[in-house]
Formats: sequence, C-alpha cells, structure tokens
Amino acid sequence: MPKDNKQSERMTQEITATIRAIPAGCVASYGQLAEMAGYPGRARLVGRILRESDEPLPWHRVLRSNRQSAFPAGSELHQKQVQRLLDEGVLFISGRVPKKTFEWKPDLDALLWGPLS
DNA sequence: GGGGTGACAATTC
DNA sequence: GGAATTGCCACCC
Repeated sequence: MPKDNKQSERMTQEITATIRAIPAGCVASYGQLAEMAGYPGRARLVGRILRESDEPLPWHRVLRSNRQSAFPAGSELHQKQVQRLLDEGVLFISGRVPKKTFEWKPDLDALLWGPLS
C-alpha cells in the first residue's frame, strides 16, 4: 500500500494544478480551490502552497471568501495583485471584486465565455 | 507525542 | 461591511 506522505505530495500537486487552471479574468477563493481540487476544508493548504511554491502560479487570482484580498491593503503584494487583476479585466471596487467575477465555476466559465463570442 | 502557527472559512453580533 | 470567535488541518519546533 502507498505511503501516506505520498498522498500529501499528490494533494499538493492537485491543488497546484487547480490553481494553475484558473482562467485569466476570473478569481477563486482558497476554499473553492481546495474543494475543486477534491480536498474540501484544506483552504489553508492552498495558502501554504501559494507561499511556498516556486512555480509561476496565478496567486493574484486567489482571493478570500469575502471577496477581499488575502493580504493587508498597502502591502506590496496586495498592490501588485490588484494591478494584475485590473490588467486582466477584473474589476476591483474598494478592495473587492464583483460577485459575478467571484462566482466563477468551470461550467459557468464555459457557459459565459464560450458561446458568448 | 504535544503545542503553537497560518496568503483560510463559516458563523454570529 | 467590520470585528470577534470557533473549527479546520497540515506543518514546524
């Protein structure tokens, strides 16, 4: 039987893949990513991965469940996040993003952006 | 094996 | 919307 530490490694990879799957112009919450990756309740793991991972993950598309940024306003990281989001077409109002943008789902994405043309 | 920590979440006031 | 509280689970000492 496989070792349990290998399970942890796979979990990290699954979450990483999910984060990388976020399309430009959309955002997702930590819990949402964890749930999509198949690990509900592992929101903190997503945060740890984003911090530790050296891969070019779109960390700027990851927000808190309350649609606000994960880091305190004014921090360099936060400013860069807002800037990149605006560059991708994501509205940022008073440190928050529109509900429409936050309610991203794989199905909804294809439904809205696919046949929309 | 125990205890503190965290790029979080959900609930409540 | 904001602040406080509790639950959660992997990680580090």
